[in-house]
Amino acid sequence: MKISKLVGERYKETPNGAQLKSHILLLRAGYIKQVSTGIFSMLPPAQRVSQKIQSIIRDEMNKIGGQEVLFPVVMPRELWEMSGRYQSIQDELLRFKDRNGHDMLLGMTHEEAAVHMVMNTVKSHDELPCMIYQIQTKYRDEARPRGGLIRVREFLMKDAYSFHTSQEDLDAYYKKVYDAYVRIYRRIGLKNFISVKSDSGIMGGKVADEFMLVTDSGEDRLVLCDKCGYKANMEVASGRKSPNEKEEEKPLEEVFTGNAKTIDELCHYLHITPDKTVKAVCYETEDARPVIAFLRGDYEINEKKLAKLCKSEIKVADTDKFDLVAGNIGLLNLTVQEDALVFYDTSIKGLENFVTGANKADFHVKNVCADRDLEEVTFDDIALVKEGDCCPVCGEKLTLTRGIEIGNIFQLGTKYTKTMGMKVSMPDGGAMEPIMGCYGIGIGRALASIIEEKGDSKGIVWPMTVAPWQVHFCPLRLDDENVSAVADELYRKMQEAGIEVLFDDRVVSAGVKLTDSELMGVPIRVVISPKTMANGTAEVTMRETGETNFIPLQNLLSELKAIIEDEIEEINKNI
RNA sequence: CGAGGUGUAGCGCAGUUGGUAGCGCGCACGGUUCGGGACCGUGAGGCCGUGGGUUCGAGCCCCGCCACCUCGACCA
Repeated sequence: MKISKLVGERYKETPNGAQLKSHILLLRAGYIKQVSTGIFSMLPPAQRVSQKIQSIIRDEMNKIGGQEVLFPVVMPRELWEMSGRYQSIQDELLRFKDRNGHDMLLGMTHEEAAVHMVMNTVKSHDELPCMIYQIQTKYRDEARPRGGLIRVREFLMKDAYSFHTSQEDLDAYYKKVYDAYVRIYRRIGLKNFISVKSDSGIMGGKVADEFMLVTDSGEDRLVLCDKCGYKANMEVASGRKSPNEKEEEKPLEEVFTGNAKTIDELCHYLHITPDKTVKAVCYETEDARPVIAFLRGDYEINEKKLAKLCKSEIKVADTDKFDLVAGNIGLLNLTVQEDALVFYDTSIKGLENFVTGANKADFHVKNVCADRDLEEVTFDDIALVKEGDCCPVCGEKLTLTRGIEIGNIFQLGTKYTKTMGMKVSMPDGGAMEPIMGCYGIGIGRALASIIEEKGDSKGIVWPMTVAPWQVHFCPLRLDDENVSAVADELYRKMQEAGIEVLFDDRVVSAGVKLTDSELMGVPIRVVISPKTMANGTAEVTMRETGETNFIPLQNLLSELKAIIEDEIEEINKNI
């Protein structure tokens, strides 16, 4: 490819609005162009990377027996009514009418289509297990797209669906997919990724894992133990709190605290620290029952866990609504309506001489002792893990970090086969609804994640396995006839040798060519100029390390091929 | 959906008390340069997001709408 003909341009300045490294670099280097919020076009270099990622994914899916298929983007309402999701999914599912007024939708995931494809097609246990997958556009009407390709509305995704006649069979296959995913991420050049147990949601089956790229720029919060390997999404993570110190119990005392309502204000007013206070948070359930949760002042509530205990979706409630005194809610003498749900976090257990609201305006109670003053209370784990908490498995200090979700695998169970009525006949003459697994990887997000992990201050750094081109050929002084002639010949030879080469054929200054090549991130840069030609060499620089060698021109092709092979081998050696 | 913000040339931005628009980069042409975003000259490119209003006159003031950005809520 000649860069003079390459569609797209490169920018010096950070585009307005882009914050995330991958977003900035993809825009600056001419890989993507935004069409609308969360909707992007992929320019030629991005499309080339995308296709390489896809072919690695295809290879691994085929290796575990996957059969590639293609589901439609547009589906009729009826198909999604069979699973109940036409109703249960809200605004994220984009609905519209066709010319006949028929209700249609844009696929955001394809469980229904997958079951539709195999039901009455795969009829016998003999044909299971089977796995079908596709690489195709999804549309999710995200409330808030962000971060360039990290969170978008329209995106390319590999999604796979497997069908099994027993849980054991699914378990075994699930493990195979897990291993394939690890190989995929390694092959596209990622290093700093992990899997975490995740919340399968109210709808899903029992087992779910998320693959995460560990990075500060991620939007998911992760809890890790460096010692025993405990890994969890913040939503499901538990932390062992440091035990509350034993103190001499002091008598209860009601104190005037005036306008001190928040934990900060209270601590400032009474000269205490948040870990010697207990606060209340107030929610309501779907059927409007009040939910009050108490936790130590230095902890925050884990709404997902609280919702699970309530067996209902919950939303933050106005304290007035339930006749509670905002800012002065406390553990003692709390009067609530009969159907109220009250929970106590484990951080309160054994806590002594703490301050809590007096359940009347302007007053708090001092010297409350959990063991002495609370009666028949059970403690639940409802606080978010915080810095300093310890591993629930081994007790070591936990590490809090962030991650980008780059893939997930789910055991779906029979939710879809049951609701849609798919059965296969069994050896005993009966029939059963197959047990399903589903497995997804977002292509664009994977592409952006590679940049998040490897990009540097100069630009993108592509691993050889996914690079849009293997060699960025930058002849300097193309106005010089000798350079121009040799450049044309080398370009032709590289192409003939099967090297994927981007040829900077512009007559521009060295700085322009070199900075562009660094920005675009092609792994090997080859420079020739009157200087190098004087001693018959080409300058070969590795983008990632900056390492430079001068290679005699007659060896250039074989050297380049060797470097390319070495790089690919290095990436693939651990898979 | 809640809060805040921004819309002026391909990109990044300026535009004073209201008087019909500029700068840098990029682009085109000519010339001088040439291994780290060179320089000189010439030129093209704008319905100032959009609809209304105020005014002799609106990029600027007022109202509506739209688009986009950030934080939050949401996220099979």
